[in-house]
Amino acid sequence: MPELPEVETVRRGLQDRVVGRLVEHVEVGRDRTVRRTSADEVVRGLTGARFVAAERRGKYLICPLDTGRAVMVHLRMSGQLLLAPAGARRPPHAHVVVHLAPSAERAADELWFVDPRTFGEVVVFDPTRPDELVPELGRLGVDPVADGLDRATLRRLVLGRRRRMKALLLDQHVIAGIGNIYSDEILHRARLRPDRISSTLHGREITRLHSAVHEVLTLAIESGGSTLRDAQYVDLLGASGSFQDLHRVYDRAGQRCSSCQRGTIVRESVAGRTTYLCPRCQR
DNA sequence: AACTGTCCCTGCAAGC
DNA sequence: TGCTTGCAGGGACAGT
Repeated sequence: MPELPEVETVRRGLQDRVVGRLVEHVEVGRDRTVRRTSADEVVRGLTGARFVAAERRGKYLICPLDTGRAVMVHLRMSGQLLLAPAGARRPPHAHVVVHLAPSAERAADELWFVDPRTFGEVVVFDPTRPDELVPELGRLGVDPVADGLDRATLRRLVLGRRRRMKALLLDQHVIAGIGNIYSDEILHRARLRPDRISSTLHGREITRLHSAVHEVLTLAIESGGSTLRDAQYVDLLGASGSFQDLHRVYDRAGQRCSSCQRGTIVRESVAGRTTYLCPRCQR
């Protein structure tokens, strides 16, 4: 599932390959993907526009256009953005196809929004009035990578609430970008139980949590994200990530804990999500 | 305030 | 082996 590191990897691909390019025309094959407005709005909003930047807030991709509007893409569960040469054979579920004009450096390409489970969205909106179409952008919490997240801020966010740590990390209104995989990896590295109540953390535990957030997200971005068997996350050019090889708990039930070397990773449900942890070293 | 459950949708896997 | 059923998951939302 795309979380901050995967979305950031896609963003970097867009920055390298799509920013600066002109949209010739757009096809929308599935209305559900553009449900927040309409196929017409997305086609009209993108056609003839040039991408001027590729930004990210939490799991949201935002690309400002030279028309003054911007396109927001959320991959949700199974969304992918893929760049392919014009005319390439499309995979199933390519719900939006953006045709990019050839430029001095590049031949004509197509940008595909592929999404089997159709939870993902594409919206063209006015970035000076985000509340009109994408009000959730204004409610996002701090992005640990784009904004930075220092220890004092994290301490305030954690101690100011009485919530299970897993629920807190997953709450996009508190910290933006962490999902089910990275919350488990972060809590394991921080040696904190997912059901630990946030307001009970001690100073040293806050320090460990702070380090773990940055270590996990930084390493995951450097690894190009996590590609799992089912979700098949790949970057803009179709390359898999490799952070799954560095997962210490996620999808490793029954395995020996690589940190303490003594516990066994278990799978349970916390905050309504499948959760992996080492009951021995997470306290 | 924080929790649980529901919905959306599809592909995969477990179970018969 | 072949079918059916259930589950997973991000995020909004309703209800407790």
